[in-house]
Amino acid sequence: MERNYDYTKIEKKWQDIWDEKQTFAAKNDYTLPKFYGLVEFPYPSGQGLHVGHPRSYTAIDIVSRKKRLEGFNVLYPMGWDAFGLPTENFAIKNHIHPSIVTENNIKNFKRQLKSLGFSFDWSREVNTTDPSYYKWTQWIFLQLFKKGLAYKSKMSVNWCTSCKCVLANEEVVNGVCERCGSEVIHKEKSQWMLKITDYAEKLLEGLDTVDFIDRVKTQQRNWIGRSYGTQVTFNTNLGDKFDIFTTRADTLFGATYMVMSPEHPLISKWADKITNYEQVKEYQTLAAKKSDFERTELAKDKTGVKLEGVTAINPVNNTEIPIFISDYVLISYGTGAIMAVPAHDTRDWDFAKKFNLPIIEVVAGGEDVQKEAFTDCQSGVLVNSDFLNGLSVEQAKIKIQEWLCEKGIGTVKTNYKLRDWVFSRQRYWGEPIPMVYCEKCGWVPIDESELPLVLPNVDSYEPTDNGESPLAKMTDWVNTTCPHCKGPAKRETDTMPQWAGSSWYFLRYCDPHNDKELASKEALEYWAPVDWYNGGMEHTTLHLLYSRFWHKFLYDIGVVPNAEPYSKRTSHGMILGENGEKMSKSRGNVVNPDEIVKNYGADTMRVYEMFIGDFEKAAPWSQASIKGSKRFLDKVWALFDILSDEKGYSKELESEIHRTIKKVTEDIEGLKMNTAIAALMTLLNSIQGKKSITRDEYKTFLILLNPFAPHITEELWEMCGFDGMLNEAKWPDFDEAKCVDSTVEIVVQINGKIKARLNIAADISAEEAIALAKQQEAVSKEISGKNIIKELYVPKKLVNLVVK
RNA sequence: GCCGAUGUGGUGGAAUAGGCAGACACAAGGGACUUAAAAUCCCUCGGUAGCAAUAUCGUGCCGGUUCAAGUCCGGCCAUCGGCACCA
Repeated sequence: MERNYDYTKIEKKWQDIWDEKQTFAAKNDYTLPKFYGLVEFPYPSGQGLHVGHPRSYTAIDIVSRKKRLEGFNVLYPMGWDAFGLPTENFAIKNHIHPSIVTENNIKNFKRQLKSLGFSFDWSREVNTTDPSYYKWTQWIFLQLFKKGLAYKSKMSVNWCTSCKCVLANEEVVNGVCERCGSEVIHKEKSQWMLKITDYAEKLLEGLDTVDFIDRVKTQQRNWIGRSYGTQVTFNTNLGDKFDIFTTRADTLFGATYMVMSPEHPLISKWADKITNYEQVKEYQTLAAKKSDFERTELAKDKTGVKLEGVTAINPVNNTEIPIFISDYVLISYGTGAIMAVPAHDTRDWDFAKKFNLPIIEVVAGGEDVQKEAFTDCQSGVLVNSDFLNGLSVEQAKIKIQEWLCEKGIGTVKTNYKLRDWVFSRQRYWGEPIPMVYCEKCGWVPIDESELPLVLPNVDSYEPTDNGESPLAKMTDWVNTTCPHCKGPAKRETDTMPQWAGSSWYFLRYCDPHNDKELASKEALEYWAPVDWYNGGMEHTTLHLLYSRFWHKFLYDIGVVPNAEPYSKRTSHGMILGENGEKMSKSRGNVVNPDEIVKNYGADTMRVYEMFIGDFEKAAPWSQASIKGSKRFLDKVWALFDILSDEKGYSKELESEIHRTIKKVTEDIEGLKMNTAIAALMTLLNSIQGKKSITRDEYKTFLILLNPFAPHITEELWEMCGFDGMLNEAKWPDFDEAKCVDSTVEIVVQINGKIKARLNIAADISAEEAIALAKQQEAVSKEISGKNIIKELYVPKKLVNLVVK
């Protein structure tokens, strides 16, 4: 027999068989126990598959293959998140319709995925750009609109200067566009918004009910940013009242000035009362011009203007205090105005120092507040605060809140950092928003029977400089009749963001060909929720949050049976280039999966990517290390040469086999693929040492390895003449009692230092073990004439004698 | 600044109800086979001292708890990721 197996031939052979037999199609038998494994469907880019994709896909493929062998009805689907800018930009450059570009890219991706032997159910493939799919994306939008959760609003939005398109807050990273890295500026635009803020509390609470890795939960919690505080009403010398939000109502006596955001509506109302209004207006203009980038870069230096002629009255002591405007107060958070307590807030302290404002200590316990703000709320006692004096911060918060509520000038309030989701994009390649504007009736949804509202063909996909979608030029399409009054009306020309289609795709997989509903009730009740979802950390506050929001909404309107879409969420680390840097064309460190499949085979690629390191951590690619995985599979292949006719497990291997079954079974569930493979390698080394393998030993080994290396194991299974196909076999059981050897080696320590090794029966008593240990020559020598203070026996591990 | 994570050989990484640090690999060195190379097989492989048995140090740094600390506690340092004037 050949030493090295012909992976190219074997892999093709089994991929064809799986395809032909529909081996991995999920069954519609809803009486079976189910497992729904999910990975993020890719954006089919022109570059093809990245070696990072298979890391996630292989891991859940392994879990799915194991679950099938354990008797589960498994749904492991794949599809295409195909709307998006790169395709559109490619189409513009090369004058090809985006749908054709998409089709070609999908073809290439599909070929690559198939070449890696993933057990996807291809009969359930979905494509977000298919009208029969986005019909339901549009349908969900209409339901959101009907429930008042989609609204159009003119507001200042993030605008990417290069994409010529608005961005959601989640898409702005460090003041630049998440996708292209270009500058993001603010622009007043009328945009469709989704009220994700209505779900802030539910999105937070839901996190307590799901099994997501902690860093995902923490990041979502931080992003939603809940804080409990008090809303307090301040009066002014003009009699106009305004509200502020504070989490430190206990420091109210220390408020020495107020700050409003430059965009605060009261400022224009006070135009003729403010004596330095020109100066104020100038500051407002300046603040508006700043990009996000400048705002964050210049964050340290506080600027502002005092409103001359208007003062606020502190309700606790009726003191008149000045009002400033400054861009360190944001209009979009809280009430857009704050009370400033420089003694106990660093930002207020900086501002007070710059403008020479009084700093009054109201919480004692820190250093001199003239030198530094004292912000600790754990220690410290209230001073200079009348009826709050002597209380702790926590006590004072409660007391002042009661006092304010009683006077009717304060309420308990919860605020969130989360903002509503800007949902329109001024681009072509996205789902049309199914809304019509009528002069008489306002925004009117199109009738559900008219869905899908198909994206029309246009001559040019170029984004326009005036900030309109390319669809705006299609007057035939734009001009329509109002569904309500039948009068003339215009269609919405913006499209949905890339995140729309992916916000519910996992539901479609349950029933992908249904043209009556997004998925049938029965299908959803059986398959939902997703049992295990693996994906990238970069989607934590984007796709993962958005899809939870949509799902919760669909739950509220009775479309889906569960409040949370995913039971379990894990995340893989990135695969870096050989030099430890992120893989990118410009760094020239990109590895093409096709090359690896060609030179080493899909099974080696799969094993290598799982063996590369801790699944959750980033790991650099190593061309040299792949050889180790290839060698391992070559050795597994070579075991066939030493296959005996014997059945059962041999005596010398029995306990090791049981241990390996246990280890692999548990490690797969814990995503510790690297140690599962290491355990298989160790077992292989033991088998090689024995120079023969029984049929049952080989059988068990092949089943355990099958999820990792499905092709070679199927081939060997067939060569051995085992029953049926390996993918129909049963996952082996292990016997806990057989996992331990009857004798074990323990170490004997004296004062914690190893002095001897000893083979003893595993179930020996402590007394016997210690007695045996003392008989060891190296030990008796050490303890003779000394006092034994303490004797310890840790079963199956060690004996430690403490002597003096 | 806040939140989270990480720090172990030449490299990727194992090992936490505290119990033999370095599993499993890669690379490197030596040997076998070969005309030769590749492949394969065998041996060595944390530092220092020693021919060796062995001794001694060693899991970012400093301290503590313990018979015993990579693991627990306190205090630092460094790196990475997220958020960032959120009141």
